Amino acid sequence: MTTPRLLPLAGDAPVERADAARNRELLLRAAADLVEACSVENVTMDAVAQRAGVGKGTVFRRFESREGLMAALLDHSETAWQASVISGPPPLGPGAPPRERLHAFGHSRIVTSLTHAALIRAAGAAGTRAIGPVSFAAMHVRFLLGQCGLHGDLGYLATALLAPLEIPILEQQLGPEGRSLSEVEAGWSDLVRRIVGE
Amino acid sequence: MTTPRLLPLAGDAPVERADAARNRELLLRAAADLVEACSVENVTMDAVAQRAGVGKGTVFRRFESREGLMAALLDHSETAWQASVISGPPPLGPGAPPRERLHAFGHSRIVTSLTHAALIRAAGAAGTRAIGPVSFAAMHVRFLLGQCGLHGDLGYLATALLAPLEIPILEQQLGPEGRSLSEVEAGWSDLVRRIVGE
DNA sequence: GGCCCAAACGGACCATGGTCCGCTTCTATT
DNA sequence: AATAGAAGCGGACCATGGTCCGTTTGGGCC
Repeated sequence: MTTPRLLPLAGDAPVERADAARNRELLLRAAADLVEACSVENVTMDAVAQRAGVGKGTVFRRFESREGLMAALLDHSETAWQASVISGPPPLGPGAPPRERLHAFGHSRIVTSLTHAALIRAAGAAGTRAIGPVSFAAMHVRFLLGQCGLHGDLGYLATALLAPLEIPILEQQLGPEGRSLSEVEAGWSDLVRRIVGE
Repeated sequence: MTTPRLLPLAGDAPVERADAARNRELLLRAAADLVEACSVENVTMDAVAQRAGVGKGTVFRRFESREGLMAALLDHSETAWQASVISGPPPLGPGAPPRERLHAFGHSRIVTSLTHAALIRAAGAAGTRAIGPVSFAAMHVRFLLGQCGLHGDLGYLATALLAPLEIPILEQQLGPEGRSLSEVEAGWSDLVRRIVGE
């Protein structure tokens, strides 16, 4: 028993038809299963469609592209992570002093990024999107920098702090450069200290 | 009249056969022409092969992949840029104080990256390669940071300074974030100032 | 010069991401 | 319940990156 909105507000996304919504779920489920079974890079769009029991065209209508599908998969864990940043226990969540939250943020970000590295890579540019011009992470770091009493172009500083946490750079450091995870974490914390002072 | 080396040194790359070398040049030339004519993203491997008058297999044997071919194209301009950093006029080249060189380096890097943005993107991971574990840019920044009298993990700091100059980040700043080129340059210089002091 | 074989070649072939369009199904409306 | 038309669907089709293998060629050696 659905309650269709009687006065659809102008500008909101057109309501998704029931079968479309069902297929979206079917596809996400199928994709998640396949990703778990084989690795991300071995999952083909045809396979996802077949497993979900829909046509290939449907996959692309719902998710635009392979990257879009992967980004949608990523969304689940990303949302959970955002929740723990916004309202989880300190020092990652609110309650700790901003400097401490910043360090916790970086370490947490490194770990979750590496955990989902393959998916993030597969999501490509579609993974870097957020509603509005800035990502959640940039917004949060910018906020924390403000709380630390910094002045200047905090938006740029936030981007600069986030940049070395991107997957390609983390992987270069952990791979060819031969750094350990704790060295990378220490390096980032050092960077933060040099920028926010103390 | 070639002078074949009589005692091939162990460990150096096997000498390239004459026809292979000729085809490499042909292919690079063809690829460069096509990139100039249509944009990078419209250049197909078949087209390059056809234009060079060789088979498709040859293209892949010489350059491994599309990314490899693009990386090879990039190599020319990249080498020229490296030369101007190593031995060009100051403040980019040697002769200016290290802080000044660092700022010049960043600005120059931003401009050349944006100039070749499409090619860099098309070169993908193959573009980030260098001989040995670190890139030329990282090595140079690390060197300048040392000259500025900094202590600590200079390798990490160099990476952190380079990261916000990567193409995806520059494009996000100039695109969705709506910053101007000079704002980005100013933001980076500010970052440098906060890190090296002064 | 002639021989030999490793290296290089070419283009048919394959896998996969992405598009297209005629057919089906949902749902708002009466 | 019947209707209409918009939204969704499926799978044949296309483009392109990448592989494979039978054939050709360069060049060191006698």
